Amino acid sequence: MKGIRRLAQELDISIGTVSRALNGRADVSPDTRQRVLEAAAAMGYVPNQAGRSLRQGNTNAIGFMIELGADVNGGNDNFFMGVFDGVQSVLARHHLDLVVLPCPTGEDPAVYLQRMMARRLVDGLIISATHRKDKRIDMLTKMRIPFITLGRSNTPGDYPWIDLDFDGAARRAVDRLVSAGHSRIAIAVPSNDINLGFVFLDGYKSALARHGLAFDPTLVFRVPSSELGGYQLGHEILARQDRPSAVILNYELLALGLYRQLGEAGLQAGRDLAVIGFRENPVSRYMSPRLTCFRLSLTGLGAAIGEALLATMPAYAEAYPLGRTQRIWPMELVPGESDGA
Amino acid sequence: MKGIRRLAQELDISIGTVSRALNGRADVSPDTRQRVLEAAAAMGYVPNQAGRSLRQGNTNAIGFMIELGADVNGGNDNFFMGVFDGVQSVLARHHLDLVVLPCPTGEDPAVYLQRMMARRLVDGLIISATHRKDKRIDMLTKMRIPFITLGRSNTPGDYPWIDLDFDGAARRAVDRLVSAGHSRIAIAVPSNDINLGFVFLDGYKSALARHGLAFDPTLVFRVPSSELGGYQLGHEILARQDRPSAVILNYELLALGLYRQLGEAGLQAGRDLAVIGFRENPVSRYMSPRLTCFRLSLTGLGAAIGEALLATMPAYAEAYPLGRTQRIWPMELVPGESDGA
DNA sequence: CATGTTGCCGTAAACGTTTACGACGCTACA
DNA sequence: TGTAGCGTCGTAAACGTTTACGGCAACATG
Repeated sequence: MKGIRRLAQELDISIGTVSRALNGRADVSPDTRQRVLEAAAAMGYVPNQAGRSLRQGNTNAIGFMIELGADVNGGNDNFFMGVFDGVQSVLARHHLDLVVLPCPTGEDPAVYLQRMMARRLVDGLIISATHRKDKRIDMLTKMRIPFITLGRSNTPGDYPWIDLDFDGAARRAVDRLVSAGHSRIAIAVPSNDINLGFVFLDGYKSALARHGLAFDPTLVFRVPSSELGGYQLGHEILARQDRPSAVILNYELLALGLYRQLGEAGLQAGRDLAVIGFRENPVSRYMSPRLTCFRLSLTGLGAAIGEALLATMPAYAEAYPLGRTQRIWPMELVPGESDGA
Repeated sequence: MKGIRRLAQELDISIGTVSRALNGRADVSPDTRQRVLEAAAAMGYVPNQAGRSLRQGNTNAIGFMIELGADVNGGNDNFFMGVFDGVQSVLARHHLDLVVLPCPTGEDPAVYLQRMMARRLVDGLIISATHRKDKRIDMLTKMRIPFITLGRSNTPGDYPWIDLDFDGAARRAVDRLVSAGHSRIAIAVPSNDINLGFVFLDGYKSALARHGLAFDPTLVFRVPSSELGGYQLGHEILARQDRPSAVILNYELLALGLYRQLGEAGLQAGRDLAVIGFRENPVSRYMSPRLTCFRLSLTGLGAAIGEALLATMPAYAEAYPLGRTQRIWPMELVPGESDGA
């Protein structure tokens, strides 16, 4: 005899009453509820999730899908660790667990997602590293699975998302460089189809326009979001006759490779080339020269994601009355020495 | 009508036969098996995991527990991403899924683990960032849950683990520095109770002894495994009268803070202080000067972990006849300029 | 006193699988 | 011909929950 049945036998009451007592239902006397809870604690009883899932059709878990080979910030740094913390702080309020689903390098994220959803492992989903026209968004809306994306896509339709302020950051970086006297400002964007690169580029373009500067397509450098990508970026910049005097990076660790390439040519960031990176992380804070970049609250972002997801789930929506969210997460510029200011 | 029942009705056979056909059992004719498989594919049928789990008592999933606030390598870099890939490559052979369980910062890992196991979310478990006398090891052996730890602990008893070659790395670092003429060699170890620090320190001590050098406890610096920790380390080293001429780091990103501290004093790693770090990662490869450190195959490690775990699970053990494993994962020294050689 | 209401509890069905068991038809062999 | 064996399949129980439903006693209300 196991599970709730044993508990019921021990207390000499029916399993239905035990279940109701444990689930906080109204039609059970305070006295028996007390006894049930004590006995459950004493015997170390915890409900079997499989039985519960089968009956209720849900799992009390939320999934967070990441791409291991996505070549975007997060693959290489502490980004997700902070976000996970924030998400869990919200989920814990509802006794929901967070499980992280790592899509293997080389596997199609949409296929992986399909497999995971078929398993009915989670009730809702957070997906990150959104691509252009991300197929997963259509899949999830079609399957009517509650979800939110960390990162916009350019998929038409109204789906919930939260995204970092890529366009704002690009705009403010241009503003800062222009007011420091720069007029030839390059930009690095990812070489794959991650959507953030396009947002970043748009912010850059519109900022140039506002300053009356012409957009020069040859100043857009598409490189992998990695240290090696930064090294390649430096090579390409240095090889140019009409060298730009400043560059904006979509990914902070590009700066490492860039610094090295500059160093090998006897040059230095901040003095010979103004550099502004995207996101502050412990590494970008300790590079020399310190990278001028943008700071955000990772746990705050995670909490916002969690709340926005729950808002789309009928069972929890009443606590989060905002409904579906499309939200840009603010970032704060933290000055370093890399932009020469 | 849903699930297997619908499939059976469609084909006008019993649900038992459908289930046997799908699960590759012998007592079903090749003809009907063919029909069932085709119909399942056509209708997009996938078995409900809750029903299956309830009946079979397992989940077909493996958990990988990480600690978000563990302040150890992995919290800050690409370490786990590579390992996840390796683990999944093995699990995929058995139609097992990997779910990552992130223990929130500040929560007791043992309590978190207890909660997760009670949910019966996974059949087996990989735990990382093992502490001294890690309580989770006793818990899991007592609960008879198959597991393996990434990292030794000093818990007595025979449990399966795989660990990086911390002692070997410390030993070889000392060897290298001694043969370059250093005799006052400092070491940085974590300030918390992560077990790897003790293994690292032991390797360092025994290597000193083999070279006939006295162990000086004041040359052991306990600092957090972070960039800031490296900065503090640099401060402490520079403040000493009898300054060591070399230092070995248990965590590669300590070098960033250390470099900065040295730079602020007009000094440089490799010239004024020999530095050897622990693990190669993209960041340590692009620091200036490049860090002399130790390289390992992350996916290879992950695959070894996956195989070692499956070897402990009765349902899969026959494919992995080695049984329980206690294994040290080899690392290769990659020379940089930071040690002045 | 008759009737309705309320509080509490037991009964049993249902969720979607897997699998032990038995049944059936056929072949093979004594 | 009788029977044993084999290949194939259907039946039904079981996994551990939740919950709709009804029942029973106690109490209130007319």
